[in-house]
Amino acid sequence: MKLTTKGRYGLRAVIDLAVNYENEAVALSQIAERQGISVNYLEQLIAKLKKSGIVDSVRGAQGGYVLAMPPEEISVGDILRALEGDLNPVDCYELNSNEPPCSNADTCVTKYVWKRISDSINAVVNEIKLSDLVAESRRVQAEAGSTQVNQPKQTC
Amino acid sequence: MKLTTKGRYGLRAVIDLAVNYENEAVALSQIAERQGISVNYLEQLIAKLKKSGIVDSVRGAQGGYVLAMPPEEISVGDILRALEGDLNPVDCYELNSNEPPCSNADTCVTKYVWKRISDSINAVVNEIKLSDLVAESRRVQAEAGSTQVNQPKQTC
DNA sequence: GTTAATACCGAGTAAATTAATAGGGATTAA
DNA sequence: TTAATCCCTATTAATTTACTCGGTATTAAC
Repeated sequence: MKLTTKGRYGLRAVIDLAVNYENEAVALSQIAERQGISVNYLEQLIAKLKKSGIVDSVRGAQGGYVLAMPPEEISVGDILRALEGDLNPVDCYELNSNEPPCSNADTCVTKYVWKRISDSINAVVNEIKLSDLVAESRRVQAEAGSTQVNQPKQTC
Repeated sequence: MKLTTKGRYGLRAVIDLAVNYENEAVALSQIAERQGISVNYLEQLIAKLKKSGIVDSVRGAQGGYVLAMPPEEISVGDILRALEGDLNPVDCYELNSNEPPCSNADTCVTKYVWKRISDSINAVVNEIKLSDLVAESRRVQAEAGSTQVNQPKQTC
């Protein structure tokens, strides 16, 4: 019941992009350095974000990535689903009709549990907008002030 | 962001135990057969449930397992945490102080996201009691009636 | 028009985790 | 005494994760 590094790194990358965006595209190498993630791996994550329409790319020298929408229109749910796939606790036809129907559907009672978990997760992440995290980031950065050291390695 | 078979099989096993409990211990072999899970694997799951005080065992011939408490006192959260470990979306000191503190904690903004997801998952599963699922199981079994076939293999 | 900086793409791989299987020991009702 | 059961640990196959690697395409700057 854990997110993978795709979701964790990818969300940090999008926040980084939003915070450091100033009319110009941000190169992946910059995000990678600030966040302590390899460029190659980050490429794979940002490809998913682009495919989902969350970021746009600018090719060529001085290129990079920009948000495809204002941060208040992007939810954490959009970002995490782009990176992780659906946020359901199980692969179940009742939650996602792409899954094969379950032979046991008639008498299955656990599906109600999975549905409620899925609904609650998605409700929470849909409610949190990227703009909320950007604002929070600016706040904590200001508080941390000049005493901060650069320690990009982190556990969460 | 998926539960493992431990959580899925284990929850089904506990529901089976509760539904089929009638003053006598239920042998693992019976649960295994009804649920289409191997006895050996089920042993590992039930060991976790016993360790967490959710079931008690009766050793020897005619032995088996019984719920350690009435079904209304056991939540799905208790069961899933016994089987899966914590239900947090990431390993983060802010959610579980057994984790190592994060070098980045001062300026981390994603931790608020993880906290809200964790809280919502745990709230939902703590609210659903085993007795609710037993009642639901009896209802759907009655509806399915005699037309049901035995198809223990299932995807969720 | 060359160069350097960038995005884009797919294949491969090592490590970790999951999902079992296997086999023997301990306990107890019949 | 036996058979049914729980109990415990080790091993293994399959899958997934978390990358790395090496190349191609595009474009701004010079």
